[in-house]
Amino acid sequence: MILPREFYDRPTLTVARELLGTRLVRLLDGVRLAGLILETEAYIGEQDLGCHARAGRTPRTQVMYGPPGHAYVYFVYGNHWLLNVVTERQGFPAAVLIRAIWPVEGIEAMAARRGGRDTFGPGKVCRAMAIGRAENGADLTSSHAGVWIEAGITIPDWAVTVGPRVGLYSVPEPWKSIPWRFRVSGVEFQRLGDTVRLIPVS
DNA sequence: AGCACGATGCTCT
DNA sequence: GAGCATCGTGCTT
Repeated sequence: MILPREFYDRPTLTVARELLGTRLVRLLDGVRLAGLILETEAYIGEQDLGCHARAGRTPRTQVMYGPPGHAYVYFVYGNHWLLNVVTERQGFPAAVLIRAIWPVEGIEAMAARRGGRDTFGPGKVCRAMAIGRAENGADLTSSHAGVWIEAGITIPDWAVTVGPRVGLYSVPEPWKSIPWRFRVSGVEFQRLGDTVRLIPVS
């Protein structure tokens, strides 16, 4: 089931938490690539000095001001594309950064794209799934753009670690340390065909 | 295992 | 022209 727009039209922290365990899907040359989302970060509004929208509405940030459920994809450090999903009502700029996935489908195709490296890191997620400039603004609630998010497995609260967002080197407090990063931890996954089972790690 | 740093190009002032 | 929501390498412990 593709997550509907109502899923994203909620408080960003709720969306960031509930995106853990969902399935990010990419249809590329007829091949399905997919991975469970294992790490997210929330960026919420113009007041959040870690959020790109702190500078207001610009050509770059305008997607964040649009309707929820669309992709906000941008370029950093001269090398990397990063994927976010827009949240909350139209007109309020907020998004969730997808920082890590656990590959489930199209594993070989993704491994080839990323040179055999892992998919922990927002730049590597986009590299593995061939997400870039063309996907900025794409509607993630339909399959038309070849990128969407489906319901996945439920991650229990005991398997979620919350902490400060990464890489906000020069952002002032409290935004630098506010615990808006969500990670799946303390579990392993087992593939059963194209489905996945969660296993606690002792 | 952890830290430092350079690459690289887009975005906004 | 400065500043990045990063990554990989190469060095130190």
